Order: sequence, then C-alpha cells, then structure tokens
Amino acid sequence: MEFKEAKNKFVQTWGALGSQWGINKTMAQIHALLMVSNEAVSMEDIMEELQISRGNASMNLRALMDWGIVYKEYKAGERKEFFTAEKDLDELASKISRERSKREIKPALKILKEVSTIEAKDSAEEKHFVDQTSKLYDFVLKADNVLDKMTEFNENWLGKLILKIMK
Amino acid sequence: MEFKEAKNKFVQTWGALGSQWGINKTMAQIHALLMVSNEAVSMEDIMEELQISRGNASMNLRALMDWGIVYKEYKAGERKEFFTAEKDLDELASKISRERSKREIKPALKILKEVSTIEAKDSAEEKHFVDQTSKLYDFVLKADNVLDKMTEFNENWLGKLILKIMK
DNA sequence: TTAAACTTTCAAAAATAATTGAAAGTTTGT
DNA sequence: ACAAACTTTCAATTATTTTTGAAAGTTTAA
Repeated sequence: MEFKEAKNKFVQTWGALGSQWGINKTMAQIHALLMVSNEAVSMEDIMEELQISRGNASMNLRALMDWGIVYKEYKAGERKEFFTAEKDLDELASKISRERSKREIKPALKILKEVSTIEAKDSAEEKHFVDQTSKLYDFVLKADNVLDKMTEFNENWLGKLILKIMK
Repeated sequence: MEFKEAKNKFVQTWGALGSQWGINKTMAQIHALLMVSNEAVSMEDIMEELQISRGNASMNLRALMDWGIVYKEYKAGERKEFFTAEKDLDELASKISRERSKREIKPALKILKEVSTIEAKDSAEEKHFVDQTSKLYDFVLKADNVLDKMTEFNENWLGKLILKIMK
C-alpha cells in the first residue's frame, strides 16, 4: 500500500469508528488527519483533503478544541491559523473520557440517583425498580471512576503486573 | 417523585445516553424498560409503554437479542412471546463490550495494522504516519483487552485493593 | 386444512443530524 | 480609516437514520 492510500484509509476508518460511537464523522476525520500529520495543518488544507466546506471545517475544529484534543497554532509571518492534534494517546484517552464523563455520564448519574431514591411503597414492581436503578447507579459510578483511572492504571507498574496475572 | 414518573424518566434518560453512544434511542429505551421490569414484558406492552410501532419494537428487540442482552421467554398457556433483559450488570457490561469489540474495534484494528505497516520510505511525513498509527494500534489493542478484563478486575479482591490504593 | 394469533419484513415516510455557502464578523497591516 | 485576509455563524439544503404500517410469513389449535 502506498502512503496516500494508507492515510486515506486511516482517515476513513477513524471517521467510521467515530460515528459508531456517537461522534460526528467529519469531526473524527479531521482528528485523524491531524493525528498523523507531523506538522500543523491549515483550515484550507483540511477542507481540501477531506473535501468539506469551510463552515463544516470551522465548526468541527471548534468542537475538537472544546474537547481539548486539538490546538490552534500560529506561524510567524502567516496570518492564517493552523491546527494540531494531541498526539499523546494516554492524554487523548484521558481527555476524551473526562469530557464524556462530564457531558454525558455525570448528568445521567444525577437522574439515576433521583429515580433510585423514590419511596418504594410495597409493590414488588416498585421494589425491583428501586433495587435495579440503585445497582445501576453504583455500577455506572464505579465504571466512570475506572475510566478516569485507566490511563494511570495502564502506566502503573503494579497495574501491569496485575494485568499479567489476570491473563 | 412518583413511581410512574420515575420509571419514565429513567427510560428517557437511558435512551438519550444510548443515542449519545451510537445506540439507537428506541433500542436503549426498550432495554431500559426491560431492565427495571420484574417480569417479562410482551411486545404489545412495550409498544404501548413507549408508544412505538410494531415493526420498530420487533426490529429493536431482535437487535437486543443479537447483542445477547435481551431474552425471549414463553409463558405456559400464552401464545405470545415475552421479553426480559439481562439484569446482572457485570454480565451486561461484559456482553456489550464483547460485542462492540467484535463489531467495531477488531475490524478497526485490522485496518490500523494494515496502514501502520506500509513501507515508510524516507520522508519525515511518512515516518510520522507509521509511528503514530503503530502507537495507535498498540494503544487500541491494549484498551480493548483492558475492557475485556474490566469486569473480572472489578470483582477481583486484589483489583479492589489496587483501586483503593490508586484513589 | 383452516383460521386465528401472533411476528417479521421492508418500501415509503418522517425525524434527525450533518453540511453547505454566503453574509456577517474579526483581525491585521498600511 | 480602509481593505485585505481570514474565521465564524446560521438558515436552508442535503444526507442519514429511524420509524411506520401493512403485507407476508409463521405457528398453533381445533
């Protein structure tokens, strides 16, 4: 396979993976493109490579910056802006999980807590509801924490040992 | 809050969370409904509670069964089918992560391997591409394994200890 | 074998999400 | 202050995904 073909394949794949996980395809593609670029890329070039409009590029770059995984860069003597992606993968994972936690998990937890603390009265139906949603609350809370710590865990010497033991 | 209201809130929230993670809203809502039902529910009742069509109910129940997190049940003397959800949360997480791995991560890994093993020639651009995609391959592979083991890890006494230490 | 009681399928319709492009906004240099 | 070089915004359009509903399919009981 040739470089250009490989790069395109990577960008397409990352885009598809993104949309399966609720991330807009173009956003994931821009991110992919920046991830494998060794230098900052202009909006013009992004539009050209991905064949997208200026508005689309602008909005999705903004979204990526809001997630904290793409940065603006200025080049001396150049008026236009350039963009780079966070390339450290542990950092990337950490930022994505922090954002998803903040935007999606935390609000869901809040609701779970609310609904799991209603007066259960005496019907088996209501008891089961309270029981199940309470368990779910605990579980999601725990999973959210584990994700927070995953990077740390993966780097951790003890973690590595445990991973080996568990295999 | 009253039971009915709480139940509805839970179903809606679970549905919204699902769609943010690339799972169709109705599918997540049906799953939510079954999760908090203490007995198996008929398609008729699902349609009624969620206000959806027969076709929609049928297709999404099928999808949930394909994921292995909803089961068909037959009641003696009843002609129609009833449905229940996997209620054990560790089992649920394990099945979801296994399926997502099989359907999405594994195919993506295959492509990542392909594109990361091209001849890098000598340009810095191509070298960076190979380097970054290789790192990504390793990272995704590792993350995929960690997810596989997470349940196990969470149940594990040693794991619990480590979690405490890491906090 | 027939028909009632169900479930599944899928083309068409509806709902939702993403994209465009041009006008408005901003910044910088002269 | 002006205008060139950019970026952002957002209403309208387009693409994608989901949902519907009725016809076709299946199973069961008599």
